[in-house]
Order: sequence, then C-alpha cells, then structure tokens
Amino acid sequence: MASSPTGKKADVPSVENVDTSYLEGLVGYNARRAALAVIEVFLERMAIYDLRPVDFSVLSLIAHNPGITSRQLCGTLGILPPNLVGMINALEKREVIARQPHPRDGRAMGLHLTESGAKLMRDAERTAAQLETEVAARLTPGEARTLIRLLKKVYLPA
Amino acid sequence: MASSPTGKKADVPSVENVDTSYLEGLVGYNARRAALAVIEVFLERMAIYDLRPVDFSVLSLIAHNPGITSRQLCGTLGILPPNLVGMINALEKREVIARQPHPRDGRAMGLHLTESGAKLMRDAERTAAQLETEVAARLTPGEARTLIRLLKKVYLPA
DNA sequence: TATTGTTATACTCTATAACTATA
DNA sequence: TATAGTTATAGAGTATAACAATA
Repeated sequence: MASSPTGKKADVPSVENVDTSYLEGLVGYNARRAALAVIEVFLERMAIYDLRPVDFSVLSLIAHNPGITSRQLCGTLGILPPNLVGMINALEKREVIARQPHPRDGRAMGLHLTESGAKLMRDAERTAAQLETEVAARLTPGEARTLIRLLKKVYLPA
Repeated sequence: MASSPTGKKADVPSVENVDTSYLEGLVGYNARRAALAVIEVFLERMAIYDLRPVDFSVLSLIAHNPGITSRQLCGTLGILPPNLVGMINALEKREVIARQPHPRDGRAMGLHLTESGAKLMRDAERTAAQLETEVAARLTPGEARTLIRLLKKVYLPA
C-alpha cells in the first residue's frame, strides 16, 4: 500500500518500500535465497584453492569414495555426464586426481585423489568447516541441526 | 572380463554405495539440493501458465507492489538490470503487464499488472500455494514454519 | 555527477544428440 | 541391447562495459 497521490495527477501508484511478504512465505524462495547466500561466501573462501563449489563437491566425494566413477558422481550430484568431462580433465591436468582402470568394469575409470589432491582437500575441507561454523553462528547449534534435518526432509525421497 | 582379481593385482578400490555423509553435513549443500528439488516441481506446475520461477517472482512482486520499478525488482530479486529488460519486454508483449510513467521520476517506468495479468497471477498463486502444501506435507506445519524462519536467519543480514 | 533503463556482448551453466568401447 | 565415457553443440542463465535520458 504505497500509493502516494500527492497531487491532482492521474492516480498512478509508486512503491516506497517493496513488500516481499508473499514470496517470503514460500519454502522454495527462501531455500534458494539461503543457498545463494551461502554459495556466495563459499565462492570467496574457496577462491584461494581455485575451486568452485562443484569442484569441491566432486573432490570431496572422491576423497571419501576412492575409486568412484564419473557415472556415480553424476548420479550423486545431479550433473550430466557431458558436463562432468571437462571438470574431471581439468582436475587431472592439475594433478589433484588420477584415473585408474576400474577393477571389474573395463568401460569405467575409477577416480582417486593424488597426494597433492589429498593435501588440497584437507585444507579445503578445513576452510569449509570454518565457513559452516560462521553460517551456523547465526543459528544455535540445535537450530543448525534442525535446519539440515528439515532440508533433507524436503529434498530426499520419502 | 577385463581383470580377474585373484588377489595378486594392485589393490584398486571401487565403490559400491556412494558415501555422501560429509556433504550432507554442510548447510549450503542441503539448501541447494532442497531449492533445486522444489524449483523442479515448481517448473512443472507453472508450465501451464508459461511462467518460469523468475517470471512468477517478478509478476508476484508487481502484483503486490503496483508501480514498482525495474530497478526495485532487480534489487529485491538479485537480478542485474540488463537481464531484466528482456523478461519485462516479453511480459509486456504477452499483455500481462503494462508500463506507466513513474509519477515522480521521469527516468523510471512503473510496472502494473493488466487485467489478464491479474487473473493469471490469481491462478498461478493458487497453484503455488497448492505446491507449498505438498512440499509442506513432508513436514508438519510447525516444521515448515521453523524451516522458513531458519532459512531467513541464514540469508537475511543480521 | 549519479541513476534508470537500455544495448551489445561475453562467459558460465545446463541440456540434447550421437559416437566408441565395453558389458 | 544396454551402459560408461566422450565429443560437439545448443540453449539458458549471469556478468561487465557503455550509452541516452533524466535526476
């Protein structure tokens, strides 16, 4: 309600303060805004490692799942295979990961961290943990756990 | 059969079930997954109105803020001005919005819903409310309110 | 001098079709 | 026949620089 007819002109309303209450009542809108806010800080902090969020996710999954295949990465992260190829090639060229033939499937290649990749991820995961602490600082520890639990209820199949 | 691991080969591990527990402990990862899950359903439901999530957000803000300017939309939704121009033009061509000169700023144009635009948004907001009900069905009503409250604590400046 | 709206443009992200080699 | 990985390419989304009209 910000129409301000200060005179005799045609009553064309203008807006002083934008009312966002409707959008702020939607789960999807809030989830998207929160994700973008966290990712923005994530981008800044990971820049020193030259890692985007998706690179971090890929390397973290390889770190915790040595021998994981490209197809498994795609399925887990919702990335399409053609779009993963370039990332994997780049990470291999940087010598943070290495491909090894899959032990039981001649079509597939198992992905592994190199030693320098393992060191990089130790540092990067420490930075990520630090960032989590800061994000969670806006919440109580209990609220942070609750938030993650509720988000999982939203996106994980019931 | 590319290799028969009889025990002598190099011990190359492979992955049966991908361990995602590390990533699932991060707020940003979960917020992003939840946002993408909701937006995916949103895309499907809004297809009958030929509205993407961003179009819905823009029209909803115009509906609740008659006379809002492009610049105000950009600031509220985090869209860059050059990227809004095409959207506004398309919505005007569809005759769901109309531009009127801003009553006190000759540079700006106030944005308004047309009658057909108002009808479209009545239907679209009803569909969005229905979707929210379904998303929230995975949560209790209290959990849904808590989720939105915690998400806001994450992305709104303290 | 600063701001609104705009054009042009580049870069990133995501999506589709088709090929190869193995299963 | 189906799947893992790859190539090429198209489309959508997001970014910066610069300009005209107005403040």
